[in-house]
Parts: sequence; C-alpha cells; structure tokens
Amino acid sequence: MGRGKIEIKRIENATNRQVTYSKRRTGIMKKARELTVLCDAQVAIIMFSSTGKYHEFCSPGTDIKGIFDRYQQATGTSLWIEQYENMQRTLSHLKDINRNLRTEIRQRMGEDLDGLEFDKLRGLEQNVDAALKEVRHRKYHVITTQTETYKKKVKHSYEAYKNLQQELGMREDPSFGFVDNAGWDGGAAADMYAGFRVVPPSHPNLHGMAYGASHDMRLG
Amino acid sequence: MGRGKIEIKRIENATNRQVTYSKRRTGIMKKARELTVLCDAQVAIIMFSSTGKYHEFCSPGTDIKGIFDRYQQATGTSLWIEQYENMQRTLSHLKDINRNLRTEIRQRMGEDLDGLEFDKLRGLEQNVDAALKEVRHRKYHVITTQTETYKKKVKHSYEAYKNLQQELGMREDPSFGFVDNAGWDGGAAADMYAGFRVVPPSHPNLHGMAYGASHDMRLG
DNA sequence: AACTATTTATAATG
DNA sequence: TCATTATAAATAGTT
Repeated sequence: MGRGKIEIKRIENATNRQVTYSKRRTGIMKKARELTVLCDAQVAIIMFSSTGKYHEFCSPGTDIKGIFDRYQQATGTSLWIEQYENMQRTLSHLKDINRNLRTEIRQRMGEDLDGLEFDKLRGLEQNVDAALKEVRHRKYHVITTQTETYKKKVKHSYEAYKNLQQELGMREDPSFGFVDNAGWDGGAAADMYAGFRVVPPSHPNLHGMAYGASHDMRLG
Repeated sequence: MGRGKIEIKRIENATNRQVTYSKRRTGIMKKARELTVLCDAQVAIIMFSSTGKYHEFCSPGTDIKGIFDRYQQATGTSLWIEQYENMQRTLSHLKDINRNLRTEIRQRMGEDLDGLEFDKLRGLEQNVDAALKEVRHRKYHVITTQTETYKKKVKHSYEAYKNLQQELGMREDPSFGFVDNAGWDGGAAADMYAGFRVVPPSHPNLHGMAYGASHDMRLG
C-alpha cells in the first residue's frame, strides 16, 4: 500500500525508519481503537521505537495495569503475581519466625510462662541459669580489664609526674601538684569497684531502656 | 476497505462481531510484526475479545514482562514495581528486626557478649537474674499444682479401693490388691519431687533440643 | 507535512 | 470457518 511494494526487513535509513515508524504506529493505534469499539474488546499496546520513545494504547474503561492483571489471570503463567506471591510467602514466614523469636525472648524474660509444661520450664530454667553465669563471668572479665587498664594509666601518669618532679629538681613548693602516690591510685580503684560492684541495684529494671525492648518490636 | 464503508461503532450481531474481531486482530498482529521488523521497535499487545478469549503479540528478543518492566521504567509511574519495592523494604526491615531479636536471644543465652559495654552487661545480668527468678517461681508453682493434683488422684483412688473393699466385706485374701495407703501415696509424691527438683541436672543442655534453637532460624 | 499512486486490509458474500 | 472480491483504508515514495 504505497507507491511501491516494500520488503519486510529493517529500514536502514534512520530517517525513513523513523517516519515509517510514526506512520505505521498511528495506523496500528487507530486499528486498535476501532477494534475496541467495533468488537467490544479490550486491547493494550505498548511500543518502543528504536530511538527509545514509547507510546501506548489502552481501550477505555480500564488501564494498562488492569489489562495486564487480567492477562496474568487468563494465562495462569503469572509474571509479577508469582514474584508477588513468593514475597508474600516469605513475608509471612518471616513474621512467623519473628513471632517465635519474640515469644522466646519473653519467656527468657520470665513472661508468658503459663503455656509451658514442666519439662520446658525446667529446660528454660537451666538455660537461663547457665546464661546468667556466662553474663556474670563476662561482666567480671570486663570490670577486671577496665580496672587493670585504669591502674596502668594511673601508674603511667604517676611515673610521668615523678620524672617531671625529678627534672625540676624538686625546686618547687611541695604543696603544689601531687601530694602522694598511695592515696591516689588505690582510692580511685576502690571507687570504681564501689560504683560497679559493691552497691546493689536499687531496682532490677526488668523492662526499662537499659535492656529488653531496645529495638522496634512492631511489624511493618 | 471492504465492499462497503462501516461506521466505527459496536457491531451488534455477535457472529459478525466475532468474525470482524478475528480478521482485524490478525491484521493488527501482522502490522505489529511488520513494525518491529521494519522499524526495529519493541511492541507488546494484549487483546481480550468480548467473549473473553485473549491473544498477545510480543516482538522477538524479549517478552511481555520485559516490555512492561521497560514501560514502567519509562513512564516512571510504576505499577507493580512500587508494590514490589514496598514489599522488598518491608522484607528487609523484618530481616533486620529478626537479626536483632536473634542477637538479643543469643546474648540472653550468654553468647556474643564481647561487644557489650559494662553498663549493658550489668543491665543484662539484672534482667536475666530477674527472669530466672520468675521461671523458678513458675516452675515451683507448676510442680506444686501437679503434686496436689496427683495427691488428690491418689486419695480418690485409695478411697475407691477402700469402698470396694468394704463392699466386698473383706472376704478376699489380704495379699490381693492394695496393701496399704501410706507407702503408696507418700512414696509416689516423693519420687516426683526427686525426679523434678532434688536431682541436679547432669548437663545444663545449653543448646540442645529442650530449649534454645527450637525454631528455624534461617531465612527463606 | 501534504499528496497520490499503489498496496493492503477487510466487509460483504458464497 | 474458509475463499473470493469489490472496495475502503493505509502507506511508500515523492514534493
């Protein structure tokens, strides 16, 4: 349909190709529109030219997404729906795990124990007991390390002071600067222990910010 | 183009409509195929006839999904991608939460404590300590209830035996049946306590099946 | 973009 | 549904 017949193969001349694309695209769109009206059909068309421009047609009364959702239902071979449902499954699975984890934490916090049988309770008790020992052990390790570090710091500081004093030849007033060694080092260490270990906690702080519900427990 | 010109409006005769749909559909598909070849374009077409049958066309080298993904990118107005990405975000968020929950559980089990500062450790210790008390309390409650129930059962059973014995007028051989009350009831109760409370656990069973990694901790 | 010779699509018909 | 064909419509090449 034109001045001459053409072979159906790629048009090499880019301008020609673009012109032909434009003409034929219009033609197809018109035919699609006519089809929807004449035959009461639903049609969706998406086109990309070789230059990347896109055009679409969609029969009135719906939209591209609508037609494609219908298409997926009709074919059964879902495209996005499959991914979507996979994700839904994963999500649901994750939520289950999440719920279980929360339950375990609550039970480890001594809550929601009503549903547990005796055997479970005994297991939980032993487990929490062992955990407590571990935590205590670790805590003492940390406090010991901290104290050692502090002692070393103090010692180095004192030595630096001594050296300085020696360099100055003790010409200054003794009431200026450090007075003595013993009272300083030991006192500080004792204070640390008092603050960290000797003073008992006034309240156990079971649900406060210090530990427990520290991260967001709600689902998205 | 036909023996006569037609108005572009719905064809009322169903048969005619179906015939026209068939012819024109073929025509559009052919034009689409020609367009892809001549102009190096990408085209996707989906059609539904008024009777619900569907037909599709897609330029070679891709598929419907491919073209529609490209379409979504081109338009920016995402259709499925938006839902998809929302779910991805939710999923990722859930995974984060689960990871945190697992970390908390591990720390409540006395593992992975290396990263914790002293304050956190102290909070954890207090928390686990309080939880242990709760669990113990609950355990004793359960064992007490169980024992009471058991005692009642035994008592009822013994009374039933006594009544039966009385009805029989003690005509049978005393060596048949129950011998005495005391040895039976008390002994059973003591055994229970021994099994549940007196005997110390041989191994704490920190990671076994009794408690701990009871649910699937892997992700899907 | 418009024009037009020609090809192509298709409505009516068998 | 298939084939035919007269005619409408689309479009290739041109201006």
